[in-house]
Amino acid sequence: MALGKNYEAQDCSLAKALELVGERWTLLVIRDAMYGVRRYGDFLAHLDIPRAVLSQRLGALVEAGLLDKRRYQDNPPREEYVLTEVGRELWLPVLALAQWGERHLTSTGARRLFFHATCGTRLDQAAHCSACGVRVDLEETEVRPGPGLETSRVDPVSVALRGPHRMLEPLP
Amino acid sequence: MALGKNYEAQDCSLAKALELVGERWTLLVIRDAMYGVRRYGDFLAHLDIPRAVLSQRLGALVEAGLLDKRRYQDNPPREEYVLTEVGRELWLPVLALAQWGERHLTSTGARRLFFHATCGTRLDQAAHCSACGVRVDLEETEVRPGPGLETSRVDPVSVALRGPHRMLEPLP
DNA sequence: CTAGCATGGTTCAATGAATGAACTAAACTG
DNA sequence: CAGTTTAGTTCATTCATTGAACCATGCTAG
Repeated sequence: MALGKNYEAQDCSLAKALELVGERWTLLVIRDAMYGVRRYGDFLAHLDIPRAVLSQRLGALVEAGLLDKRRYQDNPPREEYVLTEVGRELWLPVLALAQWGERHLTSTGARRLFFHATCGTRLDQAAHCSACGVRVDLEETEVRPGPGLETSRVDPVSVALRGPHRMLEPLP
Repeated sequence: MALGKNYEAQDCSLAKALELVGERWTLLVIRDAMYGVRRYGDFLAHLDIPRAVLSQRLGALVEAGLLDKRRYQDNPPREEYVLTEVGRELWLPVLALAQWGERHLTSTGARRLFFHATCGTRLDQAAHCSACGVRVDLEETEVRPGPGLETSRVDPVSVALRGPHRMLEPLP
């Protein structure tokens, strides 16, 4: 896309959000960043995304303020991409959409389960913890593999996610 | 898109959902259906979408079981598109994404506000009614224009949405 | 010192999807 | 019978995505 070209006529906040986050691949990049993926090469291997597209998307997300690009070592100089607060707030829509997919598009059982890290209760589609009675944000969430998860992928990120993992913790 | 081509390797329910709902325009079609838009011509005028794309998207959504295409009169024969239960369940992700856009991408104040129809309380980003303590589905929701709404659009759907409106009630 | 490698990109030709304008078709309406 | 309403399809142009190849930097092993 890169357009608003047509979307911008919509005067609708959903359309505005989709201009940014509705492009092909973008939401999957954000999902990976939520898991804790930070490096170009890890996004590349885990997503199977063309390099040119990944570069464009990372750049757009940085410019929009959803990702922060920062140097994590100097020799050799290396940059990593981490979610900003604005990006982390996409957690609710991302989770809700993933759970919808789980409910309606999956025959094999859930691939990943999300838990309130501090109490171990499973989250519902609105990231609500029924035990604590609160909405749980990304920082407090733990992913665990579910019964429907395949084990065919061998990239480091997929392998790391075969065990439980606190969201946002660096991966792999 | 039309692909899973690459997404399908992801073994991720978010990717599955995006195969269906992540194509350009698709989520805006669903948003309109949630408002109560049902006829081809109304989608067309409200979205400013190319006819070929609208036809393709409506067809894909019907085939995926998110929309139901049904005859609403016989002479002349006319069809309308209405959300199925599966489609209506996208309410939470759609609302959450729209509210995120409202919070971070809008300078002028909210364009539309969503209320629990039975008690009049404003919904939060997780469709939660703080007065009743429940998550409110689409059927129980009312939209009202917010202070940031522009009044430049003159298509019938936009005009109808300048007043309060129960979601899913036929529009215009 | 130099060959190779790891990382993070850019470039480019080919493919495929979106766009917008024009056209079709069925059934009513005046 | 001419025109209108509704719901599409067709098609040439434009634009984005893809995948492969290439580039650059700075380390590391021999």
